[in-house]
Amino acid sequence: MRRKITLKQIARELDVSISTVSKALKDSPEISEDTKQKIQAFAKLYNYRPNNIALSLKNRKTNTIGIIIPEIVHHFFSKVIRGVELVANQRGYNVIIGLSNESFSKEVINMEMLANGSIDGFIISISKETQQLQDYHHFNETMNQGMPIVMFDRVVSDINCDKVVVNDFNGAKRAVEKLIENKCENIALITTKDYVSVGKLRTQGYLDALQDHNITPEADLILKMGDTPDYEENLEILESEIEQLFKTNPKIDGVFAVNELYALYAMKVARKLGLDVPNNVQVIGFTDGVLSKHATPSLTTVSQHAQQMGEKAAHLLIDKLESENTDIEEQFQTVIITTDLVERESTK
Amino acid sequence: MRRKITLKQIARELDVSISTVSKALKDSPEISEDTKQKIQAFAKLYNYRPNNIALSLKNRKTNTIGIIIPEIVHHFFSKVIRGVELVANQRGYNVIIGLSNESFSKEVINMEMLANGSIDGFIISISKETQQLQDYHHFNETMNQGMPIVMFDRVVSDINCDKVVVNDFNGAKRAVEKLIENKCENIALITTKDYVSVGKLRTQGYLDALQDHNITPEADLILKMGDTPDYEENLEILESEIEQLFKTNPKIDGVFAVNELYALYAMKVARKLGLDVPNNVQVIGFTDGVLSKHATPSLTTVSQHAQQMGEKAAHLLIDKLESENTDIEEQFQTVIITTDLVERESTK
DNA sequence: ATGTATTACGAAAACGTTATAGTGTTAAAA
DNA sequence: TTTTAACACTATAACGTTTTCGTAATACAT
Repeated sequence: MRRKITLKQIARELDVSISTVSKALKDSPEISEDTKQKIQAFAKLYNYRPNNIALSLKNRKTNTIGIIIPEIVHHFFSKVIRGVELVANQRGYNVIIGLSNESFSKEVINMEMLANGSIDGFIISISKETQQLQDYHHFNETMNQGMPIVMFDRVVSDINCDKVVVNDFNGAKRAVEKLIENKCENIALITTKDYVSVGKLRTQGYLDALQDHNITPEADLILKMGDTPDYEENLEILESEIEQLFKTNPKIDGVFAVNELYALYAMKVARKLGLDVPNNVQVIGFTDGVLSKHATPSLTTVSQHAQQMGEKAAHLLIDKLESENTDIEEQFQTVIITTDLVERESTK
Repeated sequence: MRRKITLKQIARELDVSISTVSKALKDSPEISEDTKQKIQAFAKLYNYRPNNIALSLKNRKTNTIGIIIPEIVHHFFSKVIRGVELVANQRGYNVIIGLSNESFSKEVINMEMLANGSIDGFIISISKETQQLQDYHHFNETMNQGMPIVMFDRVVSDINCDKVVVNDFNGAKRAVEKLIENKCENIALITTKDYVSVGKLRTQGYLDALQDHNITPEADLILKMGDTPDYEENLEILESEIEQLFKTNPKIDGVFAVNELYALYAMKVARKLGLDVPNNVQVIGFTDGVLSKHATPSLTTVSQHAQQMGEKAAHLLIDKLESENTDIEEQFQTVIITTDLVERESTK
């Protein structure tokens, strides 16, 4: 078990200076062909690779990007990571992950842990708790130190940085319009509390679609769920609330849900109540995950193109990292990824 | 936008030496109280944090572990990552991810990219292609350089390293026994080609359970699927093959599938053919993912405790990293995580 | 007055690189 | 013969730490 070989060791072994070895391995014209060949052969034999950490220190550049997300066991976020990793690798970067677990303090700690030189920049989707507390000092501090941030999906408008978002409003609106086109007359909405920015935007899309078609929204048809991590008891609450919704409003013939779990449970409840999807009730969800795809009937959803979001975020970040840092031109862009309505069996 | 402050800058500013600053910040008794207070106050004001990269270089220790997995958009793997990240963070480590995407070369490249000083050790689940090619040189080389590896789930028995595996054989056997207890007499198996180690082991568990109960396995009841990434066309093939299986064997009253997707499609097909789950056919899958949990009826599955696997793997690795490297005592352990049968609606 | 501790700091090396600026030798040009 | 240029290297600084060793200055004991 020999340690990795270094320039110094090669130099000592071949009785030349470290500089000579370094240059020889870079095929510098300063070094004679003979010496170069000797050194290169030796380096190859011992499988020399420059030490990344030393390079990072020297160049003040780690070629690593940090991604902070609320949760990894989540189809959407893991797809984003895949996109980030793909682009990062293509462009010679590594990806280091930090999970906030929807907690503000873990988000802060994780960022501090990485901001001390470990990475060149961040890609972030903020935690629910951060959204609630609206405490964004850690983002500002990070950026003040010259470390760029790209936010995606759950962004904060007060912070000036590059962003990649999905058009939640439009996506939701389009989905509801689809239900209207399909002759639904009483469309329920299953959404989250308003502090979740995306939930709020999707709710607005729902309302706007109704308004455009001169349908007056009914408060009764709108169900706002509290925080719903995927625990058994919460699922039961979810199910019973939806059941309540259906029972008090038997006229419901369409449901738009702001995520796929809600949509799935809407279908579950409908079936339980003897309603056929899509003949009696049509359902559309948000987020194109596995559940929607493999459900029976499969769910029509608004696809967010998570991987594409990740790719775009990575490109934005790396572009910024590699641009000649002319400081003054601090111009940030917000890229909007358009959603697609993926029609499946839960709509006609 | 000021860069992060360094010891040198503090030293220059306060007109002391770098060593003094360093010691003062470490509360060394060598430094007078006065000076310490002055320096600490200054450092706090400018939010000084030691540069991680410099520390890594000095200590030849990055406090970062690399995790290489075939795919991240996968419930099992993302849960493992969550476990790894949890433990790593607790113990002061960061996690950097590499995706092999089931490709041998990407696995090798990713490992090489990280092995050059970026990380202290690896946690790996090998790609399908690597399993097929049986080329393990990159593992050996990495370990020869003194970098420890912990393998999980898809391990290779020829390599001497710490491992965390699930008892695939027992888990499968237990599942099939459950079906037998529940009076199933013609139990079908939906599995993968044999080169996938876990598929093979689960198949053996199936066979062993039958044998124990004096049931002669019928080749007709065993369906071996080729590689099935989650693409539309493959799903169709999957569905039609399963349909074929049911049609040629109408006596089937139980199905054991080596993953949840197969199990889900078995239920789909059964319903399509007018069979009720669990009354006519009982189904058990492997891997406790979202699909099983939210399917209708929900799927009885063999839970692998993915997060626990990740946690254990991280502990094993970090223990090794932090043990006094007495080289000689190269003792490796294989931790076996026991599976649980999670009973849901797809069995009686 | 001399020797010895103690206090409070600073210098320097080391981790592994790369890049800049020398340096000695030889060959060609003046 | 002297100057200049080319060649083939080497020395050194720097990236930001930590740590070992060294050293002034003061205090104390002899």
